[in-house]
Amino acid sequence: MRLNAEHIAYAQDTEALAKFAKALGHPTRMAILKYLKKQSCCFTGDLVDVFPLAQSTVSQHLKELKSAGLIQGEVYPPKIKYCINQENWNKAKTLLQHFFE
Amino acid sequence: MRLNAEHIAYAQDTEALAKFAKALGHPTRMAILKYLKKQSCCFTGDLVDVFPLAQSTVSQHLKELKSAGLIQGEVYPPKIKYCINQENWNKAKTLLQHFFE
DNA sequence: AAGGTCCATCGTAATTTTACGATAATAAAA
DNA sequence: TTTTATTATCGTAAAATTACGATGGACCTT
Repeated sequence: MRLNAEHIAYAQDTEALAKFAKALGHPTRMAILKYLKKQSCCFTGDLVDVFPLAQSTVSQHLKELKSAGLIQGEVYPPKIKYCINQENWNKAKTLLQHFFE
Repeated sequence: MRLNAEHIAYAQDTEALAKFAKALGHPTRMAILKYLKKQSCCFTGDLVDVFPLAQSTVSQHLKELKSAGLIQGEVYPPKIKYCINQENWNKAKTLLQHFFE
């Protein structure tokens, strides 16, 4: 990127929406979230069993979902329980609803 | 990518949702769509005037939105009028609604 | 204290994305 | 026919993403 447009400042909602959408924009992450909707919570290892991906890859996707705010992790040593972050989930839902009318 | 997981076959809806979300997952594309919602339609040049980006960059974003099915172009030489593709827009809306409950 | 389990993080490679300027294409206008 | 206006596409570079295996850290269990 040879960006003259260093970084464009978009409206806050625009940025927020794009960030959520970006996190949703990979089939594995979408599938993880669908899984979490059913199970409500799960451990990293559960997902590693479900998806034909390396443990580190799954962990990386979880990290991105977390940094987008869509999930949260809770330590149950030596495991980590991931759940949907309901607050941000609702925020994303509302933003998208408004976006689509 | 050193993919052992050559390409995972996810559920059709999962793939479709991820594809829509990916297109929405960049602030410029999100802003273009917001603009299109207000104006209903516009020419490429209108967007080039609005965004501090090179014409080729805007064109590239439009291409991605188009290939995701969210917009469509109609030729009014030498201009091209872009509008939201209502059918796929509704499809994305419905898929996302169901996804978020 | 030593070993085991689970998971994050590091290092790295391939690929994709994002951005630019330059060029090509198209069709109206001069 | 040549020029002009508008936009797509090409070539390219920088950065981000996606994937892997290997390593390390935290915390039980032995």
